Amino acid sequence: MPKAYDPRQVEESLYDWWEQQGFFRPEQQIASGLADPTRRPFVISMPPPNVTGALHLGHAITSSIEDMLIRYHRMLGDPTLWVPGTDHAGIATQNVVERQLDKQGISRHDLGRERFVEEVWNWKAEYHARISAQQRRMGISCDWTRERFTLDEGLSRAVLEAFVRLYEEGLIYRGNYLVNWCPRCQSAISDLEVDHDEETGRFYTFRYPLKEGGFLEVSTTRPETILGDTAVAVHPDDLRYMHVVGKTALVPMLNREIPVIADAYVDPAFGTGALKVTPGHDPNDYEIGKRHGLPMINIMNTDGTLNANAGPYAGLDRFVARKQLWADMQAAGLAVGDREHLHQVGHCQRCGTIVEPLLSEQWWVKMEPLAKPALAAVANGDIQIVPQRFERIYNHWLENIRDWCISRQLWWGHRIPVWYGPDGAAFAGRNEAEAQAKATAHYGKVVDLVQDPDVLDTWFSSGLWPFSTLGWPEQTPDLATYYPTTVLETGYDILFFWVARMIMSGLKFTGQVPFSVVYLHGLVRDEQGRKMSKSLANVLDPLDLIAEYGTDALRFTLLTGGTPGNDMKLSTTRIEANRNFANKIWNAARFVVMKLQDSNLALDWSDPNSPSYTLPDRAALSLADRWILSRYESVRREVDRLIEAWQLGEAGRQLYEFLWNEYCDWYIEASKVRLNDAGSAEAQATRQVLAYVLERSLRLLHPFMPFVTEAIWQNLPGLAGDGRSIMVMRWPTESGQFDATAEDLFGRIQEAIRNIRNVRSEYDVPAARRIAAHFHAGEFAPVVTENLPVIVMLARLEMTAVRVATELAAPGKAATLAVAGMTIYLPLTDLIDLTAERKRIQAEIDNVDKQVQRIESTLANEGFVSKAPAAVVERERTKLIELRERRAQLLTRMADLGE
RNA sequence: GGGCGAAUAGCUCAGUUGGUUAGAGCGCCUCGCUUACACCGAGGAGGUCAGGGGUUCGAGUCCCUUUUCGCCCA
Repeated sequence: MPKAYDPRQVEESLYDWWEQQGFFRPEQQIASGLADPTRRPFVISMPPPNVTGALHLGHAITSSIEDMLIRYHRMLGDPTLWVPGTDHAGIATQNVVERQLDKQGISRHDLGRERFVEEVWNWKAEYHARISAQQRRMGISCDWTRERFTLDEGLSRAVLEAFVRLYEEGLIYRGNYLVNWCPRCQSAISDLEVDHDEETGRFYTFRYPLKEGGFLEVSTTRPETILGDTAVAVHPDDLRYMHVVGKTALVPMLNREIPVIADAYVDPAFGTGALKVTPGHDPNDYEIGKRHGLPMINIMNTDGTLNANAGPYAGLDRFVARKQLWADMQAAGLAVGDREHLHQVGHCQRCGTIVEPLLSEQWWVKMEPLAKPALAAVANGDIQIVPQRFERIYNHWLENIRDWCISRQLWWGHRIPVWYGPDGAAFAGRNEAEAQAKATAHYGKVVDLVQDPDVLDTWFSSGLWPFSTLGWPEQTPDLATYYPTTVLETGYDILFFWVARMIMSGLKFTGQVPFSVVYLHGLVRDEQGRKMSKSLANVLDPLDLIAEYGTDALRFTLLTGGTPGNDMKLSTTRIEANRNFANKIWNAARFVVMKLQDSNLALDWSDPNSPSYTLPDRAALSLADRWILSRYESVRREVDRLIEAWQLGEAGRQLYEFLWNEYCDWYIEASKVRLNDAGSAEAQATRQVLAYVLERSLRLLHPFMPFVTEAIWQNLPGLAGDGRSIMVMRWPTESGQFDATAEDLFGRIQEAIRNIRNVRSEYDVPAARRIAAHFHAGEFAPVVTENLPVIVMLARLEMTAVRVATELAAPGKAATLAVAGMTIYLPLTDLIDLTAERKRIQAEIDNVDKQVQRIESTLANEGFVSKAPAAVVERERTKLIELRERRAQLLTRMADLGE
């Protein structure tokens, strides 16, 4: 094994090997005997990345968490399936390709629909290849043989089926309503695809002339929509305006007559208390318009320029028209003034263009009947959302859900499966023949049909993902075996877009919840907490980080760097620390492997697929052995508990601490003593423990750091070979090695060593100097004696100058330690200054006094003794006894030292 | 306007049934003999757990409230 772990040397070839071995496939897991086919499979549908571009850290965190869960369950012996795939991402992908063509001065209209779509397929091919290469570099163990794309034939069939079923049930309808229109994308978009950003705009106040004479002052942020006004509204109880209700106002510049109406929607306290009503270009006004039967005037073209309804302003862009109209109104004396104003402005999520509310004929899904069962599924526990607080957000959205506009005026996507007859009647079908049959039945003869030119919202197809990827609507064996899936893991930002819709469509089309757990992770932000974005140029490419630190370091950082549902600021120092961790384990393993050479460890083959090292008889174990075995078992239990409780990061952190601070810093160091005599039984027992704990810990760590654990495992004598891999070894179970006494006693040894080191440092004892020590060890004398070689080595003592006894006379000039239930004297005669030593001990006494007082008052508290759990009270009592003992020892020493 | 989250060491963050003297990484200071590792080891400094109030024998943790920041929904 090389001296430093170099991820670049091992990662890619290990991945290729895993994939070739078929470890990612449930069939192979069952065939090899790892998975039990009678157990319920563990299944994740991977959130399909958009084929718009390269993957970012959001995908990396998704990969890390899901692969961790998948590897864990695979080792548990569940048949484990992770279905990968990509999303055609309609509007987003069409946009990037359009932008690319733009650079060459080509518009999609130059190419025509067919050739443009061909271009997008080329783009898809290129980026799909790039994306799956990136995912492979992340080490993800998904079943690539089951990979899907939302525009695949099978998935397209699912889309047709879903559409036609909803249509036939009357849950899909067509209608001319106000939609969010993106003038740049030239398409309708759903409510969710509009980002509302706070912006500083202007608040314009002007005079609305009344036909009967006089005027009303009205304010607006969008003067150009005046041209589409069909009423002026005031609050019915507003005394200021009661007299004008029912009168007629004249639209500025157009002189169109509109009524002054009363509607309770108007907030009398806002602006002038009078509201211009533009039902064709504002959602709230639209509602008012419906209530009052107002005409709805559309003043805009689909590209954001004004149309003939805008009279003299026809042809102007909406923002140019705004300026022009306002200037004209100023000239006409109608403008009162304008001021700065902070307000929310809707932007297209994909291109940032300001969205225009526009009347348009679109296809819609009636959501309420779908939302009800989705709410129930979470309420009754069929689906668990982690972290739970997102349940409220989910509920709130579904309880207030609005119909979903699903048609998009794009070319890239699933064509809407609706054909129109000569009179515009619509016929939905799974194919043209089916629609034709319906049309023929309807008209009583064969007629020419024209298919709707639009495509479906990309989320319509991804909403079917958990079952469409498994073959639905066909009743395939995969669907029968692996559906419903187990966990849906994704970022909380697509809870509505995707998760809620999958739940609704899963329940609707399969009658089952599509997954039983929703695990939501937070967003990865840059070091300043900003969202990563191309325009800020703060995007970190996972591949760059992997090249620099290795995949495991990145994965471990993403897994342990935060908590579920909370955003994470990614810092490279943290990745670096985790790279160091990988190197640390590598070197620990290197040490163990070196010590294992020629030692021929026995293996336990009781599970023929999962060999493991055996332990020596209990009697052959040293205290340090029993301690590390017990610590291992404690951590193993804790890791299990934490993973089951979805505290994946905490589980990883526990393993980090255990391996570095306990296994490396204490156990390996202590083991060196017993390894000295390589041929001894002690050395052999130590090697067994070293190997046992290392190998089991690697298994626990494997889901978090798959590469380094595998790279090490392949170097461990006796285990690898015959195509065995740590990733298909059994997850460790109860070892029976928990030993509270060993933890307590070795803890005392550690405390003694730490305190001696501390005194050495305080007295500036050169590191090279070995010192004398007298252990007045009381009941612990046998333990100290037994472990003296370890103490001598780790505290750098001079063996011939060490004395251990139940009782010992105190040396005259010595530093004194009352720790771990004993008194330790360090006779540093040349270095000790008695005044300083007295001061040191006094400080110690003060410290102990403080604690004694605290515990005494706690125990004197009647409430504590009667109400606190017995174990807690007992612990405090024990602690008090030890502290009092320490105090007595220190006081005796003070008396000895005089003054 | 409604809701949610965050606020803990200089920085980035853990701390999940309330129970030791609140932890880690990085940074900082001192030292570094050696049987894996300088991507290292040993020792150390550094915190009024945002402020206030409450519940409790006991609060970083539960409740109320205020402030600041961020997000979602309208």
